[in-house]
Amino acid sequence: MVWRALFRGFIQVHILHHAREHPVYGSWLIDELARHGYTLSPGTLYPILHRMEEDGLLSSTHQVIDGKRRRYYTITSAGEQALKEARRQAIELAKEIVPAQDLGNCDTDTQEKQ
Amino acid sequence: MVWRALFRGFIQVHILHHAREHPVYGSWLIDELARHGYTLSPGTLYPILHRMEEDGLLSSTHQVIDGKRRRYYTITSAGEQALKEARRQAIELAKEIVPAQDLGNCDTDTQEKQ
DNA sequence: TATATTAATATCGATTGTCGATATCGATTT
DNA sequence: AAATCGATATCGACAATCGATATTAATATA
Repeated sequence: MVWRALFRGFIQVHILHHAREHPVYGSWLIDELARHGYTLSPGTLYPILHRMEEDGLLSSTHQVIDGKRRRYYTITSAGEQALKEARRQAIELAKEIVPAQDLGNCDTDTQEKQ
Repeated sequence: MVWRALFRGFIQVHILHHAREHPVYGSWLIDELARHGYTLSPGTLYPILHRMEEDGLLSSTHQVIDGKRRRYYTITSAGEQALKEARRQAIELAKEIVPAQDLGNCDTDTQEKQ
């Protein structure tokens, strides 16, 4: 699709969100993001994780679980900051482009027609 | 900021949104986006507009208004499709990463603590 | 009718990011 | 020790980003 480019940032926000809830690793993220409608190959995801770590948004450690060697990523405080900012912008974006009722607003007086 | 990269797609979604409401031109968009917290230079914006037109999301015409030669962009039907998809994803994203009450949800039973 | 001014748009080149395909790694099983 | 398997890393071609700078065309001024 032409509009893949629109969602590159969304992917990183999702990653930060998950990494805030619990440590995450690459191939789990691939599955999880696919569940959200973002299909991306390892060759796309791993460089993104590397850069996000390099930028100080994530930190990682090696672990062996069930005999599988994984690199678990956790959010850093800089990452939390970025996620906070992303939340602000996501609210902004959603409120601007999405009709109020689609966001779960039940104050029918303030609904806007489009 | 390190997290500029997270919002590249947001910018394009905003552009589609505005271009759906009325024809828009470059330097107006620069001001409008700045109002939303996205500062970007002409050298960043114009290539984005060119690509979006090339991709068939926008179409443009020259017009002279108040003695100013402007290129007005309008959304195409492919652009509407992309915006529709962006709405879906923006809702998804917002609902996942943002506490419900921050989106205007007044169903207090389903509020989630974080 | 030249020239200065101005808002708007376009281009440039260096850097960085994306992507699918392929390679590698290391723990476990056979 | 060879094969398997899940997971991670790398590669190279291509595309996008960015600030700085140049160009454009309409108007105002001389």
